Amino acid sequence: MPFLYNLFMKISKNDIDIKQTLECGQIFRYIPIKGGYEVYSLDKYCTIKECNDCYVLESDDENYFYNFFALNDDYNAYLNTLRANEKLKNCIPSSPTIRILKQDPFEMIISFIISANNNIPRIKGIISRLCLKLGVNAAFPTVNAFASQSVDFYKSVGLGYRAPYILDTAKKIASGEFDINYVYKLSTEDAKKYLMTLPGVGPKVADCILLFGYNRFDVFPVDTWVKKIYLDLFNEEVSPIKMRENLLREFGDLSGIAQQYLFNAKRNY
DNA sequence: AGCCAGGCCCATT
DNA sequence: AATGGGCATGGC
Repeated sequence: MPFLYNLFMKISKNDIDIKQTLECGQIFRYIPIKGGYEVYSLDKYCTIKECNDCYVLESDDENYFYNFFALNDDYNAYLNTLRANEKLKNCIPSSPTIRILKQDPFEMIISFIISANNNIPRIKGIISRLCLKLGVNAAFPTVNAFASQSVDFYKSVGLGYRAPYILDTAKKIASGEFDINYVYKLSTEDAKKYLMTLPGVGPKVADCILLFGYNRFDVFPVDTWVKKIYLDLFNEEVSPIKMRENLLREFGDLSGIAQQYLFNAKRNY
């Protein structure tokens, strides 16, 4: 067991609420521990614990997690803009609480294919088993590790009818037929269409991948929770497609952030 | 026991 | 373009 010099970093509680940021459904690889959380991303790991007026972040790659938690971004500016919106004013706090994490695109593609018509505790369990069985030191598995499995393997970890989606998507990426980096070059609209060529990726999952994996805020994932929220906000019954159009028009380039605050407010009542 | 979950695919219209 | 049924699994 090599000895590691633990580095640590203090983060102000005014800049982020770790509990809300981790528990709002954008990440599935975190574990509550005494006084904080363990957080995993790709092959990296940190602990983040609460102290009196701050959090203490410990990792062997603290710079990765400083960026991961989006602490370089000016969320006060985002919140000021959103706070001016009538429909949001009750959901926007006085200082940044939730931040959109900067996660890995491939990890998001796999994770949100799994998320479809599924519940969060079970999603976390499936992803955890995949990391334990396919990942090096329980890291998030590589594309090739995913692509070299069988449908039956994926069924054995609980993926059900999503098993072929995961395998076929991994194969498309591993073969180069789908280029994860090409997404960066596309407009959000074109990127969404491109992502939807992957098996198991529909409109909602594509929006989540763009929001959490590519940091595109001009998306609005419409899921079962948003469908409940929408009626409260607009007081009209429309199709999910119309919902997304209207929500994007309402919240513009900050839709993804608005969605996350709304999602969080609704789930916590 | 039965409903539901951060929906997608596919067949019909 | 838009709708509707079917779907594996297990948390609650």
